[in-house]
Amino acid sequence: MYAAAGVLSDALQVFDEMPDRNSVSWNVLITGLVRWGELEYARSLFDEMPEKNVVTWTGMIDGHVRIGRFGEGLSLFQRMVCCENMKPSEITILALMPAVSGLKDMRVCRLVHCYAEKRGLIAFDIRVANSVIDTYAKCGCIESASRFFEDLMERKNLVSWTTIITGLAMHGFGEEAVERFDRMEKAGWKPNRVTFLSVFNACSHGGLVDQGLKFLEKMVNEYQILPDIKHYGCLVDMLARLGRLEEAENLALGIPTEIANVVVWRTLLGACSFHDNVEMAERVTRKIMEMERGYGGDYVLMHNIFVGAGRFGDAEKFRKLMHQRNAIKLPGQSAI
DNA sequence: CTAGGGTTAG
Repeated sequence: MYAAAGVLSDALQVFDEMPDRNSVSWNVLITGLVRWGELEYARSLFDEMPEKNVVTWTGMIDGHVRIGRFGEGLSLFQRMVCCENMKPSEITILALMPAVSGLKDMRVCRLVHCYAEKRGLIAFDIRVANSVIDTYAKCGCIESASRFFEDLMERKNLVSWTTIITGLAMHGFGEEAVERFDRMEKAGWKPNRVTFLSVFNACSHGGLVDQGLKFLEKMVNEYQILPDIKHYGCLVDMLARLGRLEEAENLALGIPTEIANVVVWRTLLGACSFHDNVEMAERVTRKIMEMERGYGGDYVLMHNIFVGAGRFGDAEKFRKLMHQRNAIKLPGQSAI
């Protein structure tokens, strides 16, 4: 179908000339429009559509949620359930949950959770259960996330374990996250690269540096997973934020050039600033400038580091360099 | 592929 291929005008023309349009043709067109960012157009077709079904409503919710219009996504869900007497599917819940996370509203989270429970969708699809764990955590209630997670008992899968570890990491509960990881392995699950990223993040936020390094070894040696850039980023951050700057720098230097990015070095620069290591900051900034010269924040940071060290001449050099290169200043950054 | 999305650094 043209809508899937993204040929919008062709899709619309075919649709106009169709003698036997059914709900599927409407939905194909509407979801195609949503996918291509034509939400307003999709909405007008949606309003025009005679017999909307669950897929139609789900597609509209998804379209709004994807572009961050969380409140509208939620009201569509309310309208669907309360006014139209539709029965949302597991996919509807999955589409809605990022909106609940975005709104960070525990009451809404609990409401949607109860609704999904009552409709049997949590028992029916583990993905719904996993999105409930994630949403409780993102709404700020790690206790509810954890309780719900434990109540899943034997239904937990690798994504459930990974999701709760991610949530615990977000909330700074490093030890608890590590404990889940151990229990997960004992239960016979093989962690994947996402699980390791979550546990690295937990170690980073929880200050568990040596645990984190052990997990790195485990990932590479026991599970034969090569670290990707996100793993490196987490681990560099973990070492750097506790002031183990040399180890962080060495790890960053060991990143294969094909996957290296400026973000890792920027993290390290932030830590150099925090821990007042001017020499390393200069080296790191040189690295950053090899990769990207147009980001104003780097110049501002290096300027401030030099000022903090009393090297006003060098600070001034960076201020000038930033203006020369027309590097972009971001809102909230002091103009130097 | 054919109307659909569970977890992913700073």
